[in-house]
Amino acid sequence: MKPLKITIDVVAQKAGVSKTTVSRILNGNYAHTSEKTRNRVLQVMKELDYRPNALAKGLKSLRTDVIGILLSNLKNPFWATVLEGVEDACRASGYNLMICNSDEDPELEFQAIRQLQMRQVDGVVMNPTMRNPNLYRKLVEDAYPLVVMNRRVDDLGAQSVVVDNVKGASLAVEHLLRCGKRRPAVCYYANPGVTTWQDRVEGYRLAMKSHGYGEHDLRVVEAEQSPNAVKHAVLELMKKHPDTDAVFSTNNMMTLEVIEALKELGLRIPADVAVLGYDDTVWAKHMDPPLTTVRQPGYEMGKIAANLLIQSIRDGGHPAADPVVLQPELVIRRSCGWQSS
Amino acid sequence: MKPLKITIDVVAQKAGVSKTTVSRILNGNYAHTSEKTRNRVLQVMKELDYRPNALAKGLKSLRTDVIGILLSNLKNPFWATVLEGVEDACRASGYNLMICNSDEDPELEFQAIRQLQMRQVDGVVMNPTMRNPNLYRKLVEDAYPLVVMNRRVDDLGAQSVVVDNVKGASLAVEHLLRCGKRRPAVCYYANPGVTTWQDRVEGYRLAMKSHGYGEHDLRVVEAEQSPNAVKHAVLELMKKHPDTDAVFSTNNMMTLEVIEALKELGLRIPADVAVLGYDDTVWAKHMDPPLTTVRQPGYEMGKIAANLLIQSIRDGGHPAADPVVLQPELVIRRSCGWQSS
DNA sequence: TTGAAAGCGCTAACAC
DNA sequence: GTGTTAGCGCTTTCAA
Repeated sequence: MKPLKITIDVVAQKAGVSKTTVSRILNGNYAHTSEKTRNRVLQVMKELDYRPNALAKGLKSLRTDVIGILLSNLKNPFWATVLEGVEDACRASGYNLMICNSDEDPELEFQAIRQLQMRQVDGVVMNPTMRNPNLYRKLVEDAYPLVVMNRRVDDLGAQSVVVDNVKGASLAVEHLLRCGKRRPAVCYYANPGVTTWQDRVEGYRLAMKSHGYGEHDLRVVEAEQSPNAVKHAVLELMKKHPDTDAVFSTNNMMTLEVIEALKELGLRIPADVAVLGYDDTVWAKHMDPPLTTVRQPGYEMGKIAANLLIQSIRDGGHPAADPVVLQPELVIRRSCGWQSS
Repeated sequence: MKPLKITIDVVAQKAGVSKTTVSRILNGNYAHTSEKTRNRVLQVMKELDYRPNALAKGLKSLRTDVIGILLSNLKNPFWATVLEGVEDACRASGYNLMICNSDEDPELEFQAIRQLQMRQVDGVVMNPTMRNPNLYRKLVEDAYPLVVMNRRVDDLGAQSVVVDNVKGASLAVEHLLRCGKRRPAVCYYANPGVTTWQDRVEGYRLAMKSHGYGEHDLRVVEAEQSPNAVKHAVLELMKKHPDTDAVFSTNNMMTLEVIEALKELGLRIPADVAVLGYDDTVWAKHMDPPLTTVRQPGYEMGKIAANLLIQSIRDGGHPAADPVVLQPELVIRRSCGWQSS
C-alpha cells in the first residue's frame, strides 16, 4: 500500500464535495460557500494535514508568493541585517524568499536574475553590482517588479530605497571639525560605478569646502578591496601628510584596517588621529576606543524595500516613484575625541 | 498584439519539431536526437530567449532543484558565513536556495518547514531550535531529505554536520593553562537543549579535570541572552572570585561584553585576566588586544551540509550516516599572553 | 451555493 | 530519431 499523496482531490472526495469548493475555501473565498460545507472541508484538511502544492497553484494562478533577493556580498555583516529586514517583511505578508548572491560579479548577477525569473518569483529586490546597466533597463522596460536597494541606478525608473550617503559623510566631517580636527582625510574602496562610496567621498568634499577648505586641502585615499590594501594606503597617507589628524573611513571592514595601521604607527586615537567609521556594527561600541560611526538603517532598508515590492506586486504596476531615501545617523562614542561645544 | 509568453510550444513550433524534442534537448537528453535538430532547436531557444517555467517542470518531474535553508539567527555574523557556504554549494550544483529564519522560535520553525514543504523544495538544511523534537522525528520518519547543522539532535538518524565543541573548549582551556593562567572561568548563554554551549562547557570541565582541578575549582557562569546580562555576570564573577585570571567566552557576541566588563574594572588583558573567545570573526584580529579565539569552519560547515543534502537528494535515500564532525582550530593572538614553552 | 471541465507549461511513457 | 498523449495539482470560467 503506497503512502498516497494528499491532494486537493482526496480532500474533496473525503469531504464529499468537488475540488472547486475545496479550492475556494482554501483561498478564503468564502463568499459562495455555506458555513456547513466550509467547516466540514476545513475539518478534513486538518485531519489529513493537507498541504496544497504551491507549484501547481503558482502554475495556474501566475503568482507564487515568492520574491527573490539578490545580494552582492554576504561577507559584510551589514547585509545580514538587511536580509533580516527583508525576511521579516516577507513573513509578515505571507511571502517566501529565494536568495542569490552575485558576489559583485555581473555575470553571476545576470544568471541569478534569470534563475529567479524561471522560478516565477513575483519580484526581486536587489543590491545591484552596477555592471549590468542593460539588464536593469530591460527589467524595468518589461515592467518586472523590482526594487533596487542601497545603490542608485540613475534614470532607471525602478523603485528604490537608499540611504543618503552624502549626508552621512557630511555628518562625519562636521563632527570631526567640531572635535577640533583640522586635517581630515577620507578613505574609500575603488569600485567604479558604486554610488555609495562615490557619494560618501562627495559628501566629504562638500562638507570640507563649505568650511573653507580648497580642493588641495582634501585628502582622498583610495584602496583596493584586497588584504592589507587599506592598511598600506593609510601608512602611505600618514607618511605623505603626517599632519593628518582624522580619518573618515567609508566602510565598516575598512575601518578595522585603518585603526590597525594607525596603532602600528604608534598614533593614539583620538588624541593624535581621530577615526570615524561607517556602519554601526555590533562590534563598534566594543572597540578600543569605542568607535564613533555613521549608522545606516540597514534593517529598515530591507524591510521597506521588501514592502514596496510586495505592494507593487499586489497593486500591479508601480508608478516609478521617487526613491525612498533613508537618513543616516551619527553615533558618537570616543574615537573622535570631544566636541568643543 | 499581446506580448506572447515564450513556452515550450512556441519554441517547438518555430523550430518545426514537437515539444517532446524540445524538452529532451532542454534536459541534455541528447541520446535520441540528431545533431541537426538539436542545433536548430538550440538556436531557436536562443533567438526567443526562452526561459523554461520551473514551476511546470517541477510539478511534473517532482523535483524543483530548490533546497531550503532554515536558520535560527541572522544577527550573528557567523551565520552569514555558513549561508555563504550553502549558497556557493547550491550554485555549483545548479540549485536555488529558499531561506527562512526561525529566530529560535519553535513555532516559526514549524511554519517554515511547512512552507518549504508546500513549495516542494527538494530538501532542507537547518540549524534546529531544538524545541521541536517531534517535528524533527517526523521528518526523518518520512525520509524527508534533511541535513542538520551545528547542533546535535541525538538519536535522530538524520544526516548532520557539526563542529567538535568539546574539542574547541579543550583547545581553549589548554591554551589558557599553557599561558600560565590558573583560575580560568567559562561563560555561556542559558539556552536549554542547545548542544553547542553545553558541549563547550563540558569541554572546559573535562580539560580542567584532566589537569587536576576538582569540581569546586570550576567557575561556570551562565548568562541570559539579553542586553548587558553578560557584563553583569562577569562583574559578579570578578567580585565573587577576584583571583579569576582568565575568561573563556563561548560566543562571539558575548566576548565583546566580557571585555567591556573587564576593562570597566580596570583589569588589563591579558596581564590581569586573559580572554579567549569563540568564532574567529572579522573583527577579532583588530580588537585591543587582538583576540585569541577558537575558529569554527562555518563556511565549510554550510558547504558540506548543502553538498550532503544535494547528494542524498540525487542518490535517493540516505543511510543515516554518522555525523560529519569538523575540527575547530585555535587562532592565537594576544589576549591570553604568551605560551610558556 | 456548488460542480464540470478546461487548461497552466512541462515531462515521460509509449508508439511509430 | 521524433511525435502523441496523458497527466502533475491546482484555479477559474461557465453552467446548473
